[in-house]
Amino acid sequence: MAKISFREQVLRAREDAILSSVNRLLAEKGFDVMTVDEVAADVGIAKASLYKHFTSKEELAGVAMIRVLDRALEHLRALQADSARPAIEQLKAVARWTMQVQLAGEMPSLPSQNSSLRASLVGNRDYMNRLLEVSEILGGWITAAQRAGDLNPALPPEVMLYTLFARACDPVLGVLKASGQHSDERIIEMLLSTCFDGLAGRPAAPARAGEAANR
Amino acid sequence: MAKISFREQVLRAREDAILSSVNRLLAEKGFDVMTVDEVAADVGIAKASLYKHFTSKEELAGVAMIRVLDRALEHLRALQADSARPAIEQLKAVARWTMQVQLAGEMPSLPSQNSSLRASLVGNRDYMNRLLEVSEILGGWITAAQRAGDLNPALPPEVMLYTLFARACDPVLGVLKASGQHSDERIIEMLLSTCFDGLAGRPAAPARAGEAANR
DNA sequence: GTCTATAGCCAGATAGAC
DNA sequence: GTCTATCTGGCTATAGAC
Repeated sequence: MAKISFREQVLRAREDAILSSVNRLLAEKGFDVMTVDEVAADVGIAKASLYKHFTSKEELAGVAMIRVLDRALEHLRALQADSARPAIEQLKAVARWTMQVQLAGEMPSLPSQNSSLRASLVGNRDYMNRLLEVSEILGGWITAAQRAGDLNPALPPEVMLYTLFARACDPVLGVLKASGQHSDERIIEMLLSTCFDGLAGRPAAPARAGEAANR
Repeated sequence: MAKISFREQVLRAREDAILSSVNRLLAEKGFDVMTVDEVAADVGIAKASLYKHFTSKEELAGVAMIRVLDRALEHLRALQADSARPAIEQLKAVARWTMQVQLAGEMPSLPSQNSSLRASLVGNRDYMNRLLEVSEILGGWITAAQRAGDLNPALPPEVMLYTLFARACDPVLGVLKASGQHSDERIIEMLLSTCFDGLAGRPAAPARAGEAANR
């Protein structure tokens, strides 16, 4: 029994290595450009071996996307534990975290409207359930922040939700990183500012001057 | 001579039809997913005929992208003619226009960092010159708006420039359009609001209440 | 479960008749 | 310049030995 458990551990470790490679390649090139040969080469195994673990390229990407959502949920639940923080701060913390993940090269880009990946994901219950769960947690914070006057009450919550998802994959991050002009922290603070306070940059609390815009 | 001119007109018309198809397909599926067969089928000619007009898929897309930039430049120059408008209004007008183009299904998505299209575009002088020209016009308005206090002076102008480019291809637009919950005009106004005033939605002029956020 | 080798398919690009 | 037919290469996925 111990031997089987050990073998299973090795198996898990290999699958985890595969998923890490897939995750990185999905972030770097996207599903359509990424090839299974690249994944195999990156992991250091033969392509045929990959297909013993996963039945298709779509499933491979799907499991990697699920793992990303699981990490997001883990982060969200850790934030939820600190229930004293105002909702707007929770949302900013989430946005900051997604940007950090993207700067680390581990945030897959949103599956474009027409990608073959999208069709397979919407039919993937494990994926959709997690996506729904993430959306519900964020949605709760969004409406709470609206009630508190920290988010624009004139905007439908879904619009804010979609915007937060989109900013997690914002190409501006990659361009700024590639320009090499700013530190990772500065990039994140600037994009957080444009996301929540806009290009106009009116600080969130009108009474106290210049806090959110230029830290 | 008249006959040659007529033939040239037909040629131009055909090439324009090709570019329109490419433009639409680039917006719909992106460069990597779009196939030359699709383009040929959409135009209604044989694939080999396409290659009499253009030497490669990359060139095909490049010429289509140049046409998009030419249209943008045309719009920008029309705006410049109205020099009385404050810079911030010029920028909002541009952003509104790019969103209209995107809703019309005619805005190609930004070539992703790794696409084979990107490499060919950076080596395309006709494309890069136009991109530079667009950037300079927008850059002038951005710094003017910063001096006028209408844009956050703490943000580098390039960050604003990249953000405006990214918002022209913002996937949030497509998602909202697909949801069918809002009119095109409402979608554009909401995204303009989140772009310039952020999710917090503090109006641009603190003294006059609720003007930009919820018109 | 790992490998090498290959099937099967579809893409971009070309040949050659008209 | 347009077409049909084809080449060439790269991709997903599988066969079959070990």
